[in-house]
Amino acid sequence: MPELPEVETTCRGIAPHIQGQAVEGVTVRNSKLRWPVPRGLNKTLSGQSLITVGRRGKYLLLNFPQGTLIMHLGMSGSLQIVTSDTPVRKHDHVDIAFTNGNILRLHDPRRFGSIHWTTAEPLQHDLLSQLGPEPLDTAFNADDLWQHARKRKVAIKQFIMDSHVVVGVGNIYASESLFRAGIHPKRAAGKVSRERYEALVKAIKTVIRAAIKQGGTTLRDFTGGDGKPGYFKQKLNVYGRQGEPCNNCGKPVSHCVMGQRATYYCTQCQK
DNA sequence: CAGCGCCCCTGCCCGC
DNA sequence: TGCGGGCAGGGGCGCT
Repeated sequence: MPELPEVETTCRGIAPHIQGQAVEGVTVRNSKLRWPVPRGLNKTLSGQSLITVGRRGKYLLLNFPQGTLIMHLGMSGSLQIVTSDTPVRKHDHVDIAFTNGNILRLHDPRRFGSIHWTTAEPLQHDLLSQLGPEPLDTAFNADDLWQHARKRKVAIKQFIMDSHVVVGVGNIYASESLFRAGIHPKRAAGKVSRERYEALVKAIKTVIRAAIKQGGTTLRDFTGGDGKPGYFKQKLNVYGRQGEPCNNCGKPVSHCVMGQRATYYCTQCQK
């Protein structure tokens, strides 16, 4: 499910309900996520007060006095704030109960998500230390991206989806950003001009910013609602629109598979 | 070491 | 209505 905007929305949505609260207990119903849920999480977290909820890429960071709980939602994961009378559904794998009565509940049918506990500096964790810049940060800019891409033969689409290059550009936004920038997804990363990287960086920032803004509209009823992201409704130019007319030129939108991922583009508008 | 496939898993939709 | 196949918004790992 989550691309970065949804993780950001989740981060903002859960924080006010659990920040500053002490953990009462942890229930693990199924520890078999992508990696095993750390053993003894109940003992580790109980009594500790959650300081802040943060995010790095698509990893959520729950900062406690004695360490950090790192969570990834994978493809199908979601977090909800519930209470003790909320019925447990299938695939509700982990509950973190707080003393104010709120429960942070992880739901993940495909179990591609993961949970890690570290007592060290979280950004130095193996999974985080090699991550590229945040897309909305000034550190993500055309000059550095172009420099990074020099001599790289990998297709531009796979390049921008590589979390070592930039975090948070998932499959939908990769297609959408390339369309906006007029760049063909199969073009080699090293064969994209510096000028066109300007357009691409701008497009990525625009698309992600807009999606976060839309995700934000669902924040209000985050606790009561199902946490469904707003960006489903956002106007997608090419993603999932195979055969439909391009919004720019009218030519049917093309589709192919790159790196086992569906890819959508317009052969007229993207070169 | 860049560049590729593979795979973890369930749900859902489509065609027969 | 049942069943098999294909596909899904991620990303680490292992092989060449």
